Amino acid sequence: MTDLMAIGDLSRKTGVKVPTIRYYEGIGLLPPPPRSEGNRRLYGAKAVDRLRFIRHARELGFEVEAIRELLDLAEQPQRSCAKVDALAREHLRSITSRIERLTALKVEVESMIKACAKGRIAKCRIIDTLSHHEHCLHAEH
Amino acid sequence: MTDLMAIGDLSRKTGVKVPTIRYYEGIGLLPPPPRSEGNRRLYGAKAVDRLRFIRHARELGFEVEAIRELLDLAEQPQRSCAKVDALAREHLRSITSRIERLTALKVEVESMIKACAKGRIAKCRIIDTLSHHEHCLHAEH
DNA sequence: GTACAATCTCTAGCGACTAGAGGAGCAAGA
DNA sequence: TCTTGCTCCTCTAGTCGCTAGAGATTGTAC
Repeated sequence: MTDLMAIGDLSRKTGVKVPTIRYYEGIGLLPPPPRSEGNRRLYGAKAVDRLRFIRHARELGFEVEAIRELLDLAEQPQRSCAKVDALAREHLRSITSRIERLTALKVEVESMIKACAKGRIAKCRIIDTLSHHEHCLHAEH
Repeated sequence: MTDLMAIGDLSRKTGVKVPTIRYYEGIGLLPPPPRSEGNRRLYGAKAVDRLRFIRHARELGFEVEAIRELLDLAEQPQRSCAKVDALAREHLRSITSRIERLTALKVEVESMIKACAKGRIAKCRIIDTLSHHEHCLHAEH
């Protein structure tokens, strides 16, 4: 029943690298597992689930602190999921604002590149734009 | 003519914080300036230009290593600006790919939030989605 | 003279890992 | 049984671009 696996197997099962698993244990995202006689970590099915949850949340861009809260909430099935919803919405806001900021940068960098006439650096519009902020499309950055 | 200023004045003129200026000197983006008798840094007009260039490039998201190259190129007016153009295009590619990645995340997180019925955590679709990657719209993350 | 502001150097911290050193354990083949 | 080679262990330090703080010195205004 209790078929325990080594850290390498857990790594292969979840796609999370071995040092990262140990790191997660160090920061308290994963509980310290039991050890073998030879002091090796032994993981069961629960660890697989928890680590997959962590990995997926990280892939979706959640920060470790948010994941810590989500894991905590996931263990209290009776509670309202309002907090979960709030965490997800907060994360969505952060993604959206990063996209907005990057899009503004993109426009600026594109216009800089378009202005480049491929001549000498002395007349390079890219260097010029970098030197003089006032040449920018938008001043707010 | 040679009206030199202290680091605080340079900071105010460029909008770059004092510790950041010292940091830039430490990593070689700014040359070590001359010092006063009391060992304080003294900056001239060239430092203002160079620091403004750095600041602007950072605001546009260029990495320090790229800025180092750009500064280097800016000092060789006779050279072709092909390299400058390449650096800017590379940066644009990185911005674009970050936007794409974030947009994919946004879609995923949005759909997760929409599925939430605001009930108990036991039935929370957000927790559920995080637990089971296969519930995702796209599997490639 | 005496506050107080500005500057100096140095070290450590952020987030989320990643890389490497140096050593021990373990399974399979000769 | 021995050896080879893989996996695992702990610990430290590095990544990037700063930022924060300690503790000392210098400059300035009253």
